[in-house]
Amino acid sequence: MHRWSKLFIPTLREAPADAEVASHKFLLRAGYIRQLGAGIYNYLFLGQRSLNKIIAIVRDEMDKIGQEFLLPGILPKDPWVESGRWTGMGDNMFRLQDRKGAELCLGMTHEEIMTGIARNELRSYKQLPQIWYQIQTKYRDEPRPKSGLLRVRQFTMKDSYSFDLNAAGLDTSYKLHDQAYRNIFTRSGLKFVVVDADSGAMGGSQSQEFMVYTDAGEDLIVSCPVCRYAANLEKATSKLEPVTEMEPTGDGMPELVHTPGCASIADVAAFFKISPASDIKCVAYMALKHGGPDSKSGSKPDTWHGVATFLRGDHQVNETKLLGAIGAAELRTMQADELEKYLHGPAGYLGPVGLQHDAKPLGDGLTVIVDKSLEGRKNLVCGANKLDYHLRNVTPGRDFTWTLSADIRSVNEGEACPVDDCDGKLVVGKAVEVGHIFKLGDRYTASMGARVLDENGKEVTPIMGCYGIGIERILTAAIEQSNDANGFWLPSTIAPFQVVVTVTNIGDAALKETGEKLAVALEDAGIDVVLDDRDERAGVKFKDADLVGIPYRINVGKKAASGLVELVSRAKAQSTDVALDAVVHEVKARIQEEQLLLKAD
RNA sequence: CGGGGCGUAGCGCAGCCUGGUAGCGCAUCUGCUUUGGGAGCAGAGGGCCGGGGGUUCGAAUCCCUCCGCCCCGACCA
Repeated sequence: MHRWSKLFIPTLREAPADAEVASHKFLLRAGYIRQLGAGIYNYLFLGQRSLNKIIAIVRDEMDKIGQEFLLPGILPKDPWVESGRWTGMGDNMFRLQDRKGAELCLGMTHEEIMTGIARNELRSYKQLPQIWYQIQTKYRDEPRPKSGLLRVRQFTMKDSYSFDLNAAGLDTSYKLHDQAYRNIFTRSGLKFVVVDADSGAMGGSQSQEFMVYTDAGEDLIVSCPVCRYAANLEKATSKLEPVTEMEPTGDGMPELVHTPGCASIADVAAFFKISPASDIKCVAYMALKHGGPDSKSGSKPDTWHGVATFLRGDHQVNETKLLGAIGAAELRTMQADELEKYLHGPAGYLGPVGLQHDAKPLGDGLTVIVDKSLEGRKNLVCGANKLDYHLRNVTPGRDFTWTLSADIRSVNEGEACPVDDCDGKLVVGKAVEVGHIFKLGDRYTASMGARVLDENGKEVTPIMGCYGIGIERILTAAIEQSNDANGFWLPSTIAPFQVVVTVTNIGDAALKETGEKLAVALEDAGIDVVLDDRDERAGVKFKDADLVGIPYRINVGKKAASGLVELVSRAKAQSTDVALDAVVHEVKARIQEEQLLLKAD
């Protein structure tokens, strides 16, 4: 029996000043966590208890489709060199040396290690498929930890890895995870959406994220209120309204126009009396390409390449899409001297006409990427690569060419849903990512040389999927979606306790005994209960109960003498009088009803 | 990494500009009263004022430096 008077539940009346988002404030105030450093937290009793419940759900569902492993958190350098990620992970990887000077890192993910096991142990197609998972601490040196447990440098992750003989097998493993994840998040009481996600620059054919809408989230989700379309902004597309073509002037060929001081899209649009959609915007980058693995030095040196992107003036470059289109690892914008070198012009007056460009992305010269939305347009305006001059009557394809044409822009709210026959208008919302499933392909099995014999005795490379769930983010998202001024309430499946029995006046021996007996009865009924037996005023105990996320409270107070107690649903802030001998049954019914509702969604 | 802010008791803050050896509220401990929504009264404990260096007779306060934490940005020239 858990007695509050003996527990360490350090609740705070006020939140520390540096907590911004609701979940951060309440996790601190409710005594779930305490901060140790930037993005590093101590989990106290209530926090750990809730996380353990989440982990139990995850384990229960994962055991239905896979096998639990536990890999080390501290990892040697070699596997990372083999996969090319020793350099590829950059500064996000915590690195250290042992006493001999050998290099090690703290695990931020385990594709290399799992693939290493597969390579060493799997020999035959008969051993496939395999799904291996673990629930383990991950370390990532985030550039900017923030928002309490939402973006941290140490966290708990369920990560799993599937190995299959072929694409059909991978599809099965992927679907198994999809269903397991839906079960996990449903049982955890989250209102989530599944969205199409970017599958990354390197390999990967399909990817979905499990998202919970909240303003505290860092991801932007595009969705259609009419059909079921939903995608991460990094991946989302839309149907564009056709732009009315501009009439050519003069002979219809590019014409140099003096545009003094018109360095922004708005200036140019005003000068030519056109919409920004008819101006060509240029955003120029230096793109980092990883050298890849090298048997001698560990990895070949990284290289920087000039990339110029052109798109409609009213559109935004989507760097994730751009990275994928050109196969680069990182981007930074060009400096003035680089603009001069690659585009021979100053910022504000850059354009595509007359540029020499590479035939393939990331060559020795300049890579020119044009957004799809410019194809087929005519008589546009663009910079002339000359201070205070622009060109008009510019027609893509006729007046300039490119290395690659691709979708490199972010959709805007209000654009038309990309689904055929759907006329919905897209909306954009903030969300937090709680899970991600990903068809990896042979990215790791190939580079690390994992092979099995197929039924014809031929060597083949197994293909992989990888799948992650952020354990703490389930807790965080649950708090974000259910809180008010007084605190938060968790689904009874993941709450540290399902019920708190509050004895309003512990000095009253009869009340105390009633509370004790009730708590025992609840426990016997399989309900996770804590007895608030503190010698505090009733108000203090009520406030704490409202704060700490326990979904049900039973007040044992004045009416107990006449055989009644109060049953309070925290979510509904609703109190009902129930006969003492019926309350166990009633609580149980409510908890069961809650689970049924979750499953029904 | 760039910009901004902050660091004084467990938490929230004042004091700093204009140097004189630290204060308020909450919390904690003791006693009495109180006991259904963060009680009242009385008393008590708790601080190398983030670290180091400097200026000064004297530094929480001024200067230098380091560290830590928070927020914004790190795509539209």
